[in-house]
Amino acid sequence: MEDATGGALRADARRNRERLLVAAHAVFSERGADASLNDVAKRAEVGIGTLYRHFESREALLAATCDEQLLTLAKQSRERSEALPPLEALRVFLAELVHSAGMYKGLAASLGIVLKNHTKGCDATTAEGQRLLETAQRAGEVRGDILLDDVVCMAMAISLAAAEDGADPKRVPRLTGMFFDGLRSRPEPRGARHR
Amino acid sequence: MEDATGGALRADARRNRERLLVAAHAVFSERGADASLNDVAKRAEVGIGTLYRHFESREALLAATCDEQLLTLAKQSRERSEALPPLEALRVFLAELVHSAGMYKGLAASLGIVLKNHTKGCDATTAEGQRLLETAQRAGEVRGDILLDDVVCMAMAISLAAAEDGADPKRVPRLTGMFFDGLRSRPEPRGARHR
DNA sequence: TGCGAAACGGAGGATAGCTCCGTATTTAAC
DNA sequence: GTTAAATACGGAGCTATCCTCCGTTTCGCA
Repeated sequence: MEDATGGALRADARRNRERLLVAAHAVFSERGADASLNDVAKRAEVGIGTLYRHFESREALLAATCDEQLLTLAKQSRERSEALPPLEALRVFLAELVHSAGMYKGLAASLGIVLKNHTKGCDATTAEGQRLLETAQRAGEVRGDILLDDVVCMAMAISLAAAEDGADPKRVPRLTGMFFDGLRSRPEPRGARHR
Repeated sequence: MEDATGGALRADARRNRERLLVAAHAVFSERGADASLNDVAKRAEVGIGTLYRHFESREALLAATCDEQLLTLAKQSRERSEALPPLEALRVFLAELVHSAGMYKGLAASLGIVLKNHTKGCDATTAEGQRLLETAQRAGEVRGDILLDDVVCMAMAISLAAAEDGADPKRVPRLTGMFFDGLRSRPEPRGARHR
């Protein structure tokens, strides 16, 4: 895991941490989530040792880099959801999660891991997702057997599928919509077999 | 791509190719699809150069290793589907595809690539999937806007999600069922009618 | 200003991927 | 059976990346 953001870091340490996060975002955006960490360090004009002191693994760096984005996602979702019906709120949340997972090519494969890091953004996002899901389930709009982890996995998976080279750009909305239909409580389609 | 299976290989070459495929299956099963290719060569008691001569990339080796399995999948599906309604045939096909993708840990992430290699098994599987999908669509059971690639992607994605450490073992059937519900033609949104 | 703690940098060991080419084996012609 | 060309083999070694370790530098407090 990475250093606590609010910790009592020395001024140079805090500056370097900031530079690393900026560089990581740039490099991951350009070259994907499996880019060389040496490149990240170079871009930040910092030694590789410094990178590893601040972020003990690629996952930790990824998690920290995504953290702010996730915080924003959670916050916006909370605000928006007040004015939306439960199902719709969940739908938008799912769409944004898919989008987030596609932020860096290859991120999706590690997003599950990322979301298990207990940084602020991750916790906020999972809490918000949980809330939306439960609300929609209590309203009878979504199947009761679904777990938040399922939703996260599928968001990640759809994003991953979309990242394939030469993929149809319509694929993401198509798959997202399809998955979403599957989430919904079915009006007891008789003869439809159970899963 | 790998050597043509039926080609006029020298006897020693054919023997080594066989050994490599056996070793690859063993190593990938034990250590996942990103296992060291050096290990595969060692297990086959063959030089690493020989491995690369026969299979120019990890994907080619994976594709060849999966090929037979895919051939079987396609053949069984074709036989089975004669006795099943279109939707059910497609459902079983999807389930088996998910299962195949989970054959080696981490394979799912490359299965899309694997299925684009034009080996016999891959071609057979995509042809069969296409046939099942079109049949179900013509019967009005499945949304018309779905492409086979979507189905393949989701199968791969579900398998990937399931491979996560500590995942709920019920997740695969749950997600598969959900996705499948999403595939189906909807009988006029919610509550309207049922079938 | 001086000193201890904190942080820095990057050399270099470890590991994996992949290429290259000298050597060995096979095959077919004679 | 001999021989020569074609084919295939093996693995050393080059490259690239990851990550650790430790001598050096910077910071900040007194």
